[in-house]
Amino acid sequence: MPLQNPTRQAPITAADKVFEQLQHAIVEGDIAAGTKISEPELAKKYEVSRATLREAINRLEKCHLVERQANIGARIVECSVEGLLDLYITREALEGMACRQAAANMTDEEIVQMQSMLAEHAKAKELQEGVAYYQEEGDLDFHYKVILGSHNQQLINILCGQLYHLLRMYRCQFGMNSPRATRAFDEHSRIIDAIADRDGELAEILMRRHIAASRKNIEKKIAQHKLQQHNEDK
Amino acid sequence: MPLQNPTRQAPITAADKVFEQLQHAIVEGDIAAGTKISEPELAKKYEVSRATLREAINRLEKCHLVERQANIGARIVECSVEGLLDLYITREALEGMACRQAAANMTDEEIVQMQSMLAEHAKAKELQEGVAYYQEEGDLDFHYKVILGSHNQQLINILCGQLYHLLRMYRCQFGMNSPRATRAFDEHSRIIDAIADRDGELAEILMRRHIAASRKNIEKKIAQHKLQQHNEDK
DNA sequence: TTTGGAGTTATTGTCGACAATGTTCGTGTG
DNA sequence: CACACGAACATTGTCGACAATAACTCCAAA
Repeated sequence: MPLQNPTRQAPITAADKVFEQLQHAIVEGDIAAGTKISEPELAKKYEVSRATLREAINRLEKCHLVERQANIGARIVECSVEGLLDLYITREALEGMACRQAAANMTDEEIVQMQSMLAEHAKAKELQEGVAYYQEEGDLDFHYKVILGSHNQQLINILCGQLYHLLRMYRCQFGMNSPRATRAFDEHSRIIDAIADRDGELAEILMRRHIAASRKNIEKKIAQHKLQQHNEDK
Repeated sequence: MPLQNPTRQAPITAADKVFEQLQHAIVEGDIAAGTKISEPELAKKYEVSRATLREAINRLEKCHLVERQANIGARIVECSVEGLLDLYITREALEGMACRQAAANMTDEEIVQMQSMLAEHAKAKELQEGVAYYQEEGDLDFHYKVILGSHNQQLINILCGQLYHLLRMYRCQFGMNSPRATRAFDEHSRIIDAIADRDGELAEILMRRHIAASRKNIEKKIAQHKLQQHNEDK
């Protein structure tokens, strides 16, 4: 079962439901990146009026999954390497600060809960299939908890409400199942320690290094990929 | 004349125009914070249909100036002290990173342009009325330039597209004309020096301290205000 | 007096149709 | 043959009306 965004609210209106379906389809790549959205076509497909569909598109725009131009229409965002790196840099700044705030603002209960969550993940990791699991759910789960722990509504809105959908999209489209699972787990562990110690400065530094390490890992892969392509061309 | 958001695009549709008018009215406080938006009423006032008005409301929601609840409606956001501090903390993280990126990515031309801008401000500051000027336009002008200089679309979108409208709203509503003008000017000056030196690490630190100083100044004022109220009550 | 519920009113959500703008295709002219 | 212009088509923007939901009022019963 897929991990739900903790800030997500139950779908109430028809527009809510169409939004969720479209969001899923875009993130998973069922609708190709860069595709132009045809309002009449999609309205027919989901059996709603254009007004309802447009409402759904507006929400997609809010989480940066589509871009609209006046009198022209909406397109699914393109997944570029630059876009991915921009995203990671932004995350580094925001989650670093969220982590610092979490160290200051999380309740003791929240910290205990997060520690037990990590212990669960550790157990799951022992199992062979657990490694794969940790990459997907466990990682998001951890980051969500830290962000919510900041108790800063701005940070929560931007990270959980907007950027994380985009991040999931990139992860799907670029097939990112990095071999950083074990190392990432250790890093998570140390971050929690820093939060438990109420050491905001260290917590921020560790979170930034954690995300920066992911980014550099991606950059390395891209470089290798390009090199490989270059050799093939010869 | 008010400084325009550099990422703003010319209004094309009727919804664009209504959005800009509403945005201005909300930021300036012509529509009180916390007010519930009545779609029929505003549609009548701006002489557009409800569909057009709803489109405008959606954009206001994108820059966090209103909040919507399904089947209930939209309200202008409340300006709370916590909200203001959350905003400054988020800015500290984002603009700090933007500043680091600016040091790495700004072109030499952009840097020269920014330096000359500051020189202009310095001249204006000499004049008596210039001090007031620098608080409003000059400050925003500087921060915009740094953000754009990051060449990071995510940072630009979030800061210029979303947070800065909220910031202007808080500044208007709380009547923030702090006496930090001269000091802020010096801080800006040093930040530009760091960028010109291509010293990203220092640039980030200085920008964070610059914003943190504003935040602490606000916190101090709030504390004084509370103390004063407390004494009055006695 | 207060509380609970039924009926009324107002507001939001959704719909189909029309107007305005963009796009495409074909034709004519240089 | 290339280019420009114009007509036909498709898409988006806007509108007014209806359906669904929430808010309010008023009355009755505890």
